[in-house]
Amino acid sequence: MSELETQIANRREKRRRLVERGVDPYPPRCDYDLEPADVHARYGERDAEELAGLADPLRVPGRLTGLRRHGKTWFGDLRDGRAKLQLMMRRDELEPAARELLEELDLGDYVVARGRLIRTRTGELTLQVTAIDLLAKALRPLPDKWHGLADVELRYRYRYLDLLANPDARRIFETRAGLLRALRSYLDRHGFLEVETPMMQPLAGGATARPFVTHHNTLDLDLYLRVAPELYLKRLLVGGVHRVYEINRSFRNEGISTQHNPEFTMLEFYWAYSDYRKLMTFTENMLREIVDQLTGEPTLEWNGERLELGIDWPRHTMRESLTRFAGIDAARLEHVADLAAIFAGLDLPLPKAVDDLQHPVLRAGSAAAYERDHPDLEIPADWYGHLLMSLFEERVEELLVQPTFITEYPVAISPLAKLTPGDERFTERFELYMGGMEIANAFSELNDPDAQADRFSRQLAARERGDDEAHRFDHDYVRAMQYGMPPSGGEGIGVDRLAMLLTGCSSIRDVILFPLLRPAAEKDG
RNA sequence: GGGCCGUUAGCUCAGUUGGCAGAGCAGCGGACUUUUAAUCCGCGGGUCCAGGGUUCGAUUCCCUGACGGCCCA
Repeated sequence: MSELETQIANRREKRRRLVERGVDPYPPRCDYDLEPADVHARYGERDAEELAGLADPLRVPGRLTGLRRHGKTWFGDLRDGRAKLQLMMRRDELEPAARELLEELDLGDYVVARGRLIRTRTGELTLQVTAIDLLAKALRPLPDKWHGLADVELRYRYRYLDLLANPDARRIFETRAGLLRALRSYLDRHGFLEVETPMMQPLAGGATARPFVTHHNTLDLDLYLRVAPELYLKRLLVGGVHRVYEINRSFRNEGISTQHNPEFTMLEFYWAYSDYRKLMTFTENMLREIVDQLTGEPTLEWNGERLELGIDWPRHTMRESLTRFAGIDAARLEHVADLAAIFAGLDLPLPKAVDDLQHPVLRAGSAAAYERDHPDLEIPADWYGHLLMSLFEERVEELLVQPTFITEYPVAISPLAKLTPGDERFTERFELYMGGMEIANAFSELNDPDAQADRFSRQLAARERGDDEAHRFDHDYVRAMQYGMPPSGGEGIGVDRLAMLLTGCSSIRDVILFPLLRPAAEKDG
């Protein structure tokens, strides 16, 4: 028998003896007065004399996480995930049933102890126990009480063990909950209505991403898990819900990394009569206030750096950022031939959307040379945008540690955004970066149904050329536009990444309770 | 998908330049009436991730695979 099997067998044997004696190891009810954290909240400040003056004994439930047998006096620790309360059990003062139960208890068992509060010699608030009842027998040994659970895989796979062994784990998820509350509260106060829109969609739109596929049996209908709630939320704008938001899961069938989990939580909100400029100001105010509220100051510690949210967040166009942060000559950011030359010079792989590698523009070397040698040869319309975006992602994104807005996104990668007046290559869109991560993405929503249909058609064409991340054509969405959608700004915020920033976690898996993992091997721990 | 790293007792970790596998905590038995990582005495506990190869001998070296981490795509 292995060590683990022996320990489990010991616990089962204790359970058997208890049952034999008429003790239910999993009783249906628990009568109690206060949990450990509440005991500390209520009596933490009382001294020994005040405690002695308390009339009635207290019943406190919790998990037994420590047991120090010291002759006839045993000390135990009762935990509830928030706090620990010490138990003192003088065997002579225990009721007979409790004395018998004590012999069969193991670390990890849930019990409810009854007794009076005292201060020990060292001043610790302690329950001097006279009776104790079993609430739930634990059959497996718990992780080490001192070192906790360090194995990253075990922490993700068995999060309950992480939570009960590592106090910090719980703090992360409390902070995450605080973030969600703060976001909801802020939006509610600003007149936004929280809604829930379909997660199973006949057509996965609103973002360029591969979806998960599922199937409805009785309708015999293939459905997609949503990659974004966007198109449904904007239908609500048409319906007159002019300030609307949703905080919930989206699903993208893509790689897993420290910044990507296949299911992730996004806040999306839409605001009629607004636009991407107003949204920048709104976002800045909202996140500054929330961070201030959660951390006590408008700053974040990230990778040893201090993120300053208190000052105005800089705003750069994508091209400006390439010049400013990557040192690329602004004049070389206007033409596919120049961009292609930059890719070649930096030895960067071309984006997938650039699908004709024989095209002369990729080898021209410069815009001037191309115009001279191929004055009549057309360049695929969406290459410029894909190249610019790809270059930005490669050379700038990770450098944007302090909160920074990047504006003017290429139309090729922004099929749902309004064009920048005067320059049809770009859209009224921004992304917010913090800690080198994309945190938010927003734009002035395209509300011209014909223009939208045209954009969808162009995406469809890209799709047919093999770009499987191109947007699908959503006729029903265009139909909604045809009824008239108010000019609006809309935004998505990555809640998991915000939670990372707030907790200092460098992996998204640290802020998701049950991140996606491959199923465990048969081996059992 | 590629590169690098990891996987040893329930947990946290050593270790074996290829020769019977170790510690602390946890467990089991004992001592101890204010301890708190209690202490003290004693005892058990291992498919060294899996499979194959090399070898007299593999946990160690080689190959393949599983799972995980980090970086890259």
